[in-house]
Amino acid sequence: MKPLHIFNSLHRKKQPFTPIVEGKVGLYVCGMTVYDFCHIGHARVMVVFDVVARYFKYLGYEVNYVRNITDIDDKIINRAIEAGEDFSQLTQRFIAEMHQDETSLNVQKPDLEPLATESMNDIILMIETLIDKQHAYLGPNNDVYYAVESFANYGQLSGRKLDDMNAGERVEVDANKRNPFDFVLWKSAKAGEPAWPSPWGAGRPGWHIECSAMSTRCLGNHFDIHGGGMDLQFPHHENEIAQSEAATGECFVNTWMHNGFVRIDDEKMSKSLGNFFTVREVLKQYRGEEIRFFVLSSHYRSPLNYSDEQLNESRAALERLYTALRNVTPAANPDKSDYIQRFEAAMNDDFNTAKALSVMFECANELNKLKSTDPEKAAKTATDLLTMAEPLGLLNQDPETYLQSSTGDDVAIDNDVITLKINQRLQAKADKNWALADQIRDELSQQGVILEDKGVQTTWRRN
RNA sequence: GGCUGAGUGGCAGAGUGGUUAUGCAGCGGCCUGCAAAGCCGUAAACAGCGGUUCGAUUCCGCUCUCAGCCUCCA
Repeated sequence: MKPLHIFNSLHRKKQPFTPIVEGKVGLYVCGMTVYDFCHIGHARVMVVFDVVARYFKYLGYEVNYVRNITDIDDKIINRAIEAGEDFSQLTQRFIAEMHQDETSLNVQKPDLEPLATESMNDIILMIETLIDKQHAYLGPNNDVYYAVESFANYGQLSGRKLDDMNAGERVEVDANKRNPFDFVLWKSAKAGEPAWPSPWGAGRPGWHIECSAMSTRCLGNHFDIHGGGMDLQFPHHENEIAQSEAATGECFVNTWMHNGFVRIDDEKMSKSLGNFFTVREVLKQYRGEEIRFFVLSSHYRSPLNYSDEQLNESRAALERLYTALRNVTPAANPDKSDYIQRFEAAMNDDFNTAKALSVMFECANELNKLKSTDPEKAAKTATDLLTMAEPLGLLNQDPETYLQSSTGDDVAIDNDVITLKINQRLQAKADKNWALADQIRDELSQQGVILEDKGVQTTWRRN
């Protein structure tokens, strides 16, 4: 079978993955700026790279997954002023909210979650190095800037040349900079702003330097994979490369991975456009696992169109998989089945989760058949299905529990009431009072409860 | 202006130089008191125009359309 291939944004093609250290992988992902609730776009990053980390573990790698938290920047400061609270109270609150969303989405914790505010020493050291090496300078306004012209390879990741770009396309050119594309490494504080001491006076780090400093501290000068949303490719990741490679003189990252956007009505979901849904909002209507399935139903580099219809399809799809797993006790399967092999082939092809899921559906189809014809083989096939689901972070609940769980935070009919109604209906059925039996079933159906008769027994699920 | 990526059946979404994706929805059956779930069968697609080829949805070129980036952004 072909080994794992990953699309490397740096070279715009799929390449076989070769770890720097045999059997280990260092993965750094740009995380959230914590001044608000996570939206579905953030959820996509969380889920996609959670699957990347899980699949590496599945392949037997020792994974060191680092995802930073940006807990100081202009937006945080502004939001804290609006809310009339200390910026660190604000960020702590939204860090907790983010962790809650991750739990809802069955996203495993990264191994390390460094904070910008706890990385000041590393940041300042790196800026000093950059100044010493003439890659950075102190502007007339006392801000420290990175000099993009000092780095020969500037533009390699985003595939653009300094001359080709339109300076001031959206933002006015800053006269303190020598080149309009120079970017801030250290920003001096205005009165009342949160600030840390530095050789250039009290201030705070620019956005890009924190990731260079934190990734280097956690994973070394040169590591395997760096990921994030497509929109970070330029300037954020371009600038990280410039900073890190200029400071250390070493290659920074081997493989760059960028996930596509979530869209609404064919338009990028973003805070600035205001067309975003928070994870919290969607959880009012859908299960966390349904959101997760939705994210994985298309390839991570493709756009993902958000709509209720899509979420409803994810619901139906998960229902099918969990239904297949009902009434089977999985048993160890020592053989690597054809399904597992095709699943791995799909995942090895740049984490093709959409194709991997299609293999799971074929497996579920066979499982449904085997349940009545060959229980022993069914038990093994169930294990196959669960084996594939694990690196995707799916199907980790008991099937019956999942199918009967409420489909959102909204108030739903109580389990005890359902049981009561079912018993009433069983009596009606025994009396051959079909009209009453159907009426009860219809009533429950209107409240999202589906009944399924199996001989003298009735099972139920919510949808 | 520069640079990316994409256009697949009713919807979503993989993939491939010649043979079933998969899920949902549809149609016909089996099962069921009737349903639901499940199973079996079935139909339907590759933006347009050229080119390469015995053969292209798949490779190449052009056109059209859409999306993204060009210092807020996942």
